[in-house]
Amino acid sequence: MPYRPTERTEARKAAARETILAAALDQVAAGGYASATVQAVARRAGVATGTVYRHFPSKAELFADVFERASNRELDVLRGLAADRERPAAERVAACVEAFSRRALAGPVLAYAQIAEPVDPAVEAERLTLRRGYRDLFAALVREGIEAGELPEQDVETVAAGLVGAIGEALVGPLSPASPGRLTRNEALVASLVQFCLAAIHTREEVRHGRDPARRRLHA
Amino acid sequence: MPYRPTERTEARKAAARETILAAALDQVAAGGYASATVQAVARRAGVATGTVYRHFPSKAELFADVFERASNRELDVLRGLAADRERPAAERVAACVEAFSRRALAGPVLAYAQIAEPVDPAVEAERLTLRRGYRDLFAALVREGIEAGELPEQDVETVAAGLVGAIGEALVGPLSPASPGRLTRNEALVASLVQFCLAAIHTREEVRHGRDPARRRLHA
DNA sequence: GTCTATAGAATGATAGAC
DNA sequence: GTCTATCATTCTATAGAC
Repeated sequence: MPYRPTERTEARKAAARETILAAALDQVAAGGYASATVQAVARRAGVATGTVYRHFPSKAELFADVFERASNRELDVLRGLAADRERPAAERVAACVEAFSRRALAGPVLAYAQIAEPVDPAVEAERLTLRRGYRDLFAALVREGIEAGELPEQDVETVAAGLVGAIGEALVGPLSPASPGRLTRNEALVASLVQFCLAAIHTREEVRHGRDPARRRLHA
Repeated sequence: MPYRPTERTEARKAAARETILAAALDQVAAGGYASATVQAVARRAGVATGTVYRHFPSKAELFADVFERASNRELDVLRGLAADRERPAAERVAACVEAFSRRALAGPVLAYAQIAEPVDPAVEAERLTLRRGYRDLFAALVREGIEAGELPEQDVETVAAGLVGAIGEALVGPLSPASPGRLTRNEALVASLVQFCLAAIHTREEVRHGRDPARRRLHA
């Protein structure tokens, strides 16, 4: 009788994969991607180094999965906050920005790893994909706000991308391992960031104060 | 007589290095970092592949230099715009945002490569460093605006980081090679982005409402 | 005569085609 | 699964600078 995987062996295999994935995530949370060698992950998972490669085709794919898992966890939190259609959209935007920042500052090593740490290009590609998830979430929120008459008309996609970029970049400095006053003044930072984001989505008048950006038409 | 490098040979060497660096930048501008193999660079520079390694210790270092050069070029443009102390700070911020966006959209392949393309971690590290340059520039501008009484008090570092992040992320989508309606509506995008940034630095009312931000439309 | 820079091909690793 | 193409990097021989 030829070998056929049974339900039981499938479950075993899935469990082993899960163990490794969880161990890899722990490792990143403990020391960033730089610390996450396959050997360190294997040790943490209590398996042999070679075993990792039985469940993942390459280190890059393992950590792409790790990245995705960690990001989806955060995205789900925000989705929960964004779903409450009773609250005004801007309030939900503020809640999302606040929750994201606070959670990042509470787990700074993982947050830095996810947001800014230089990683393998394959993992980096995952970063690009997942950022679009955040963009879509904010875009939907802003759109709702406009439709409800709570927010002024605006370029939803650009604004959503702006919010995502602003949040990420504002956290990079404070989260950076090289940062001097790291993680002091967290509350002030969260407040500033929320303020920045709310200002950005609310006001639509200032353009007149600046130069009309369409004044100089350079090219097609 | 033992060999000693002379002025002439030094100049030759510097010229060769410069040729290779310029060729590498051209290559990135033509097809992004993905297209930039050592052989392609060598071909473009008119030298043998081995020669590249006489002038750069590794591919990563070569492209870290390429990255730095391309970024500094942009930064210098913005520095020029930011230096005009006659103009109000907000106007200079707008000019910087506008110039950066327009230039990016005019050279989308290089811009995408610089802003978002997944690259070797060594180059990625350069990206982190150079972003701080942009942050510092905007921080100085906003600070001037506050000191001149043109802008409200705000957390300068966070706001500057927010601007840099917002600009980058807002351009990623439109610049992406995978983007469907790529580079249509450039003018509208620039206008939206300038508006976003000006709104973000001007309004400082929402924070007092904390999590219950202004539901009234704009300030009177 | 001694050292360096160069071209061009070899090496070894890896990813994708088949 | 094997085969092939392509990449980064290294090696070797030669031309040319001092």
